Amino acid sequence: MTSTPARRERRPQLSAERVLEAAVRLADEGGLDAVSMRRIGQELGVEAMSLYHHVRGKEQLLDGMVETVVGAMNAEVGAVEGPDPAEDWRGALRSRALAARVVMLRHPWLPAVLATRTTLSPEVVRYHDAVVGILLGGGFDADLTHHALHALGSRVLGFTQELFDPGGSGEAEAQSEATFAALAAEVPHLARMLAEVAQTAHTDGPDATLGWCDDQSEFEFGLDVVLDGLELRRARR
Amino acid sequence: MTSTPARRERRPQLSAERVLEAAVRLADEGGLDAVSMRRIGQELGVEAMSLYHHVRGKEQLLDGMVETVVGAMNAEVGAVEGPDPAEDWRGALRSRALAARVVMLRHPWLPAVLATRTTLSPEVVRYHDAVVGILLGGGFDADLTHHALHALGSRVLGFTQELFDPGGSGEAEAQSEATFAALAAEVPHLARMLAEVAQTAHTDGPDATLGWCDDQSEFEFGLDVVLDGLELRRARR
DNA sequence: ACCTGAACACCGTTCAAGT
DNA sequence: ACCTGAACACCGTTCAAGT
Repeated sequence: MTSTPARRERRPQLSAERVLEAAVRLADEGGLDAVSMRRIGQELGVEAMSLYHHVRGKEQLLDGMVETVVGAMNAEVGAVEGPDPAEDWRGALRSRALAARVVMLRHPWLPAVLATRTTLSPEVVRYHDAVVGILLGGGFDADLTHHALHALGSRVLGFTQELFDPGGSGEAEAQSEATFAALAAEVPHLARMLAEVAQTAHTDGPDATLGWCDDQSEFEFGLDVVLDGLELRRARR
Repeated sequence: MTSTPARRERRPQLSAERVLEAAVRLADEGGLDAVSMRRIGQELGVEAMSLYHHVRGKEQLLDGMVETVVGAMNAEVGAVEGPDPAEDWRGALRSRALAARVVMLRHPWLPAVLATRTTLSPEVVRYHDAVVGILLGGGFDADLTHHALHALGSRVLGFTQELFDPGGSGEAEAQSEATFAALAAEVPHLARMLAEVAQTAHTDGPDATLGWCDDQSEFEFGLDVVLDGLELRRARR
């Protein structure tokens, strides 16, 4: 009945998109370390070496993963109906960054990969084109728009480099608590801050020390700080 | 004459510090890819497996590299005489971030490594203790200080995630120019911005497209934007 | 206590060979 | 044109053995 090989029935056919999809899925599920040529091949029912017909190598694969994810950002963020930049550039940019963040949160490996890229991502350029459109439309001149792009940095893509984040692992969180406890006497200002914050907030119990930060609201706070600083400069011109 | 083995004369003796020093040196010179247990061993005239007596493994080695570099930051930044926080918290924080940046620029791999850390770095905690001291001393309450820490993010350590940066390699820069040129028609806002910026600035010649950004002044601009936004909130309380 | 050598289980990548 | 198998030059790490 089936004269075609079984494999060709199950596996539609290899392509760059399918390779990148598999790589992104592996990274989402198992972190960046789970992304190897051999494992991607395995995932697709194919020998690792077959991938090289669709992707130049590991570095280009990582570039492609960024393209895939930021491409998704462009699609989803573009569909969000924000305010008219001419009336409310701040709101337009804010809703954009928050929408991008939703996509980013599905791919927590993105910041780390972006930090190692040396090539320019076309999708990131496209993303910034829309940002520039909002700024120019909102009354920024070209020069200030350019500076604003730098000042926003990765924030406009929905994330910032976290310095205190155990990354969701309970083990790492426990380690963080332990090292902080050992250091507490040495860092009086920080200890005082933490004590007072825990008191003020209705934080109950052991969460009061380190892992208690609400990432989403801290992200929004930081974004608003930058937006305020930019508005100050726009109004001054 | 020498009854002691030649190796022991040349090589003082292995220790965690010497291993980390060698790792940092390798990363500074050849990038993160140059850091392997085997190459560090080679650098120290020792078998790779000897390193495991002083360092738990690769992850702990990377943690240690962060400690080494941020430790140097703490030392150098602590020596800088900034303004009194009570009189000028902004200036105190600004000079701190700029001094940290000088150290960071010697170790361009730092942002990428920090992006992959899940453990809490004691030296980073110490660094932030001083930052908290400045903020509290400058009239921030504990809650706002906490938010400010998040808003500043890696900026207070002297860097931000760059999205457009070819990382100094001429090859990558050429690639970036090429992809941007191919995209130019597709990104009208960005193209317009670049054209006007090039015109305004006294930028001469081909530098006018992408690689022309002054990283240092863009960093300072972004830092000042955040500091302004924070001052706004401090004054409001 | 510290260092070594061989070995194991992985990598990314090349290349000649298959269909 | 696309996929494969074997091979190469690397990884990080374990472990038993040396001194």
